[in-house]
Amino acid sequence: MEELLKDLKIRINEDLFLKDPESSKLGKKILGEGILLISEIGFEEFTFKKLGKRIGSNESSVYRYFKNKHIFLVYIINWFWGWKEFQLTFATHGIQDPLEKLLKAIEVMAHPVEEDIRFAHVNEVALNNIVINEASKSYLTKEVDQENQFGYFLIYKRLISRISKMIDDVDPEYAHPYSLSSTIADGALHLHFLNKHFSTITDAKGKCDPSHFLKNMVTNLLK
Amino acid sequence: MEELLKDLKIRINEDLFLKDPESSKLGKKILGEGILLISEIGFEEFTFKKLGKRIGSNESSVYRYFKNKHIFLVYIINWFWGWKEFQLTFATHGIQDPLEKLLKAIEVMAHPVEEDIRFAHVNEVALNNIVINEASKSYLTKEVDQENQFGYFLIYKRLISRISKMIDDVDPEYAHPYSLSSTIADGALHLHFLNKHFSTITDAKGKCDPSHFLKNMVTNLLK
DNA sequence: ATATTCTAATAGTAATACTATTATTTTTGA
DNA sequence: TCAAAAATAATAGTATTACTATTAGAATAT
Repeated sequence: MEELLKDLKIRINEDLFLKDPESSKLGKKILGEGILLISEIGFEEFTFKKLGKRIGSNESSVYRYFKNKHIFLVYIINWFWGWKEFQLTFATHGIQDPLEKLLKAIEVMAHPVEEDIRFAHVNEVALNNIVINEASKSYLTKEVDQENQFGYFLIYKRLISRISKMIDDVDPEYAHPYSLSSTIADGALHLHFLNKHFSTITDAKGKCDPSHFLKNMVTNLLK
Repeated sequence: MEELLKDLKIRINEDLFLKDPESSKLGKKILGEGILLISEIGFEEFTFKKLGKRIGSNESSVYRYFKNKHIFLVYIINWFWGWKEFQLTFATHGIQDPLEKLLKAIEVMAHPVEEDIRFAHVNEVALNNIVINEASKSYLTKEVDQENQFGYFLIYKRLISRISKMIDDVDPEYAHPYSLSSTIADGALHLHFLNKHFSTITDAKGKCDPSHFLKNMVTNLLK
């Protein structure tokens, strides 16, 4: 089983790169170090020049993999959601009871992320911090509709649909499965942020576990 | 009564401006046209140069009111939450039943915004669109903690606390009043965004009313 | 061994996000 | 009413960003 999982690759929309970063050493370095750099200095301060320097190469090399830094952000966030989808499928596979399955899915979505050794070149904890702090910048743009048509947000939307389907399996009468599903996904991220920065308006001062709140929510909302 | 409401002013943290924009004609124009310009072209494309040109003045005049465009964004979002807080207080004042009060609060938070003639220089509909599309950029920065200490997000946090208090008044046993409160506020914004741009993952295809979903949520969650 | 692809280095550009200075207009209050 | 003070406008300048273009050298594949 473990053998089967070696060398896994998250499949990303090919329009998001000029050259597949998973196809070369330099590309993997760009991914891995790019993620670390953004998580350290934030997306606004991040430039390809700084990334080039960090990987002992230069700006133009990075430009040959990604069109610009916005696309790079969209790419790594797609990677993250693809990885989450994989985890979710894996963790819930084989669970028969629909509610139990949904609750497990919520845990996958809301629990603090741990490193995944199966993807050596990506630091998932750093990437998770990027998703918490920068993900909304990837779609809160004037170009959303066009980029949405290009399929830039497909993996994310597929994940929301999957959870929505699980909600439907628990209670087909429930009228807002999609809204609840995105409340779980985005609410979890937002609550992580609030816990870290605006702790005066959080319940669990100190350690953060939105999954309690969210699991309580669905069990009370669904029949 | 109506007389009393004339010439209302939303009080904003004085660290957010160099010169109070509500204190002069030019200042009000900067506010009003700045809001329209950001809602038209988006925050990334927005510059003080463009705003100066639009108000028939120039860049340097705008810089004398606001330190930079980020602070300008923080200012107008504070204005928005101050205005919402005012509406909320007004709309729920006098309602005795705690649940009824909370449901009214949710309506104020989640219903699509309409123009408020009491504040002639601000287009609240445009401002609401900015809050939906740009608000998270005001706090998703590397400087959040410092700016939070300066009180840049006080009005927002006070609003979340108010709703949290209302939740507590309905059901003092409920364990997550703050999480639920911010789920209402931020969830409403996010659902508006999804409805407009990612409608395949929404329930109410077409017209958007997150207040149904949210009101159903609290009535089922609270005893 | 050579063709092809990949990577590095350099240079250049338009725009951004400002700052500084000076000139002109408007407001005010004695 | 008139001078001083404050507010606004205009111009110029700067460091940085987010790229593009070109060229040359290194690695790899056939």
